[in-house]
Amino acid sequence: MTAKTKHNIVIVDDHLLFAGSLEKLLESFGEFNVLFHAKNGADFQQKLKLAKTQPDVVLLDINMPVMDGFETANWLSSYRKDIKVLALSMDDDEETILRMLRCGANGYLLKDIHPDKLREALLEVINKGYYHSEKVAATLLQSLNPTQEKPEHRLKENERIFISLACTEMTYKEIAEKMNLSPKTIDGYRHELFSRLQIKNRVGLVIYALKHDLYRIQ
Amino acid sequence: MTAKTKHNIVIVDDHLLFAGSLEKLLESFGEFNVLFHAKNGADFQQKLKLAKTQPDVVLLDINMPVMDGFETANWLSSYRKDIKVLALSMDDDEETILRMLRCGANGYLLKDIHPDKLREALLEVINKGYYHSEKVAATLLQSLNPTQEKPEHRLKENERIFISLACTEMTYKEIAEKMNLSPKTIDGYRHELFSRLQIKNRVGLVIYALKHDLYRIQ
DNA sequence: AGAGACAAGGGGATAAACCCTGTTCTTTTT
DNA sequence: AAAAAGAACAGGGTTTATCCCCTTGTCTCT
Repeated sequence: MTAKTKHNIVIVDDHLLFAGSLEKLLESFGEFNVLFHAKNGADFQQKLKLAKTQPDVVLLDINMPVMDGFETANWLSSYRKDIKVLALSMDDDEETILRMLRCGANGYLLKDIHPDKLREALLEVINKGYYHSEKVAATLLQSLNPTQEKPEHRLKENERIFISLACTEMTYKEIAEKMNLSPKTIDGYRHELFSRLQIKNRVGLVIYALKHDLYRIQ
Repeated sequence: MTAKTKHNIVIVDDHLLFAGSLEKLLESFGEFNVLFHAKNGADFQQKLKLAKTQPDVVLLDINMPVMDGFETANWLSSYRKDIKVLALSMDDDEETILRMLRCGANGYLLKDIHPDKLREALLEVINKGYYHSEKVAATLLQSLNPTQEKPEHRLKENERIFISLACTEMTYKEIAEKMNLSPKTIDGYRHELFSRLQIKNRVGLVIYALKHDLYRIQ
């Protein structure tokens, strides 16, 4: 197989070591060519616009700083529909998978799969346009693709700030002071978020924040 | 370089894709030989005992199910002091680094480093016995190596169970019911943990749990 | 017999959670 | 241009949960 007929891949992952290793793995398969790496969505946008050759598939990590996988997939699916997105993540929960597919990803791969599965997934995404693992039914993909992210989960800036502060040991009173708002306003934020996100208490809010990467441990 | 003179490496990581990719990267360096993979500490223990050839270095992931990197390093440092441990993690916080070094790791690598750094780190661990990155001073390593894990952070089984339940939306009363204990006993657990782990409230406990992988999102 | 752990209790202060009401604003409708 | 609707912010009051004292009984171990 000559370089011309090889499939062009781009890797977007903030872990350089993983990205570099993955490139070696892809090379070892013999039928893929890695065009470039990017360390987040914003970096990818820049490099893609400057690139002479366009990729066939983007291997996209979900958890990244600056611009995460969800945003990046959302952007790419409106920017160039022909470039396929294969999401890479350690999360196997339905919510994350669905969210990624809603953002326009053509496939979803867990990082704990066997390397051979990656080759299989890449070829299937290139040939069929999507990859359905055991976990993700193709029908599910069809029905959810048009709809974008849940509107009730769209957060305002102050809500994001409040949520991340709620993930600390601060009391609501202290959070109110920090945000220069009345404790009663914070009480309103809390109540509003509890009902919108369907959670029952502050622990639920912390878990939600961590699930959706609104707060990061350490 | 013949196979005999190559350095033997073992990769312990629950992400098969990463482990497999990493192997290709190590092979591409030409001076390393990957003996086997393990998907967690327990798996590693088994395979190590059965292995004909002993590794020079173990590349050890920290976040793993069943038996994590801390436990594994702790075990290996008492089982075979001559096998070097190079910890691999995405966490760059001091607490995690120090904890890992206290558990007997000979070096600590972040997953977002450049692949060439891995080669450098491996060779240094093999030749010098340790690897000091920019973040970890060699002196720090020296002073902390003999001491094992903080005894006050060693948790009893019921404490672990309580902590993971405290990461849900359950009230303490509900947790007490689930554990077949009086709410007052739970109150005792809570108070004891707050002072031992130096945290102020339930959110602090949730954050601690997530930091130390006592509870996993999703 | 005393030390140390574990489980459980009483009582009380503070924080969290849930009501419902009211004031400014801006935006939308008529 | 006036009226209606919808936000963001803030208040009063109440219940429940959390958090923090300090004390007691019951085991086990040495």
